[in-house]
Amino acid sequence: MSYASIDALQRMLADTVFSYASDRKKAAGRALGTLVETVTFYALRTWGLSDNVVIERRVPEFANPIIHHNVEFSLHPVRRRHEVDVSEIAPPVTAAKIRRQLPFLSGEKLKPVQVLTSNGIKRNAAVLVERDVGPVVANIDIARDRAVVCELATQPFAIVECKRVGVEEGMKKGPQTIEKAKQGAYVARSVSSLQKVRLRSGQFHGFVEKEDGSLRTGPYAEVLRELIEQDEPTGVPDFILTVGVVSNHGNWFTSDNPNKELRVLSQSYDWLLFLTDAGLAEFIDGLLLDPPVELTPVGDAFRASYTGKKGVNRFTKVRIDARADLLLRRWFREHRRDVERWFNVISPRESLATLRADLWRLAEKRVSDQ
DNA sequence: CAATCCGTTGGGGACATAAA
DNA sequence: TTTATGTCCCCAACGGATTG
Repeated sequence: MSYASIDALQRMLADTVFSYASDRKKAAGRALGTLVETVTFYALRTWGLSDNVVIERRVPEFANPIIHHNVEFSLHPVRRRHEVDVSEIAPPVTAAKIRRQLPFLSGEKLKPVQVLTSNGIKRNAAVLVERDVGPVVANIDIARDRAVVCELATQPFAIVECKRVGVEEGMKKGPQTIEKAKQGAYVARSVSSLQKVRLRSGQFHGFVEKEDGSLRTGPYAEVLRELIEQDEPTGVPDFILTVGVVSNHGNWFTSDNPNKELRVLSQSYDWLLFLTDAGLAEFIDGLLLDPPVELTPVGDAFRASYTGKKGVNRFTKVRIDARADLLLRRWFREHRRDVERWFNVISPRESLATLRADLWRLAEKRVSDQ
């Protein structure tokens, strides 16, 4: 099955999965936003960044910690990595139970977090402990009966934000969407030590204060490249690569036909990706609504999440059915090339492979940090 | 008419408390 | 120790109302 547009898909979802809601189109739209986040999250994981990701955490503005912003995903250097055998742990798998195998956590004040609940819901990037040097994060892998526990650095090297940006059905122009775009743009432009300044030519210049107080300026792309490639880990502190992921919600623009919202975002994030209508539809139809038999637990988890009852969602970026998580990870890994085609790069004029390489380079070079 | 403001619905997280 | 519940806060999507 294929859909002419995301609008058609949203209408269909509103009439089926969300028929219980008082405003079912709104509920369907809300859920589409959750799915964009899910696709992005699993794409990051197939890129080998599972250990680095934390979800919905506060990131301070650069040199202005009075103001911070919740960001969808932030990617942090791994200071130390541990693996724990959880085969002997009876669910729920909690921070307290994991600690028994991790002496370095003794004496720490644990969060009351369940990494795996007794009804089979996995918590992605569960924060076990919050320490001055950074969070300790756990991810359980039910296929291997292991939990990977990573001590992360406080300062992220990259952030990823997901947004659906467009107009309502039947409207010619979206009123609230430009505000959302500007909010995202504000965050993107205030968290990193690398500042973006417009010159009279219309080009962007990069501006960054190095650790010794000297300034490095130059064409933005050039300075950005230099910061990513540089070898000394602490040459420029607090540099954060910013990545935005947007999707359509009206049959109204494409990545080749940008409107104002898209322009605002693409000049604000270092990278702006566009999750295509076709990609999102392929995910929803092929994995959730009409999945092959081996993926039925995925669709089941999705539908079980939207019943009108509170507290039963098992299909979000944070809490997901453990079996569905396993199948999604496998599917995304096996279909990595297809998934990468779901994303168009809006800016810069580079390939997705470059972004992946850059994220890897940033992740690795700061591992030894501290 | 675009831009802005704001209310409603839905989803979620942190944290505290109490009962099982 | 686990589970359920409640409070407070934040964010996203949608769409009506207002403004200039």
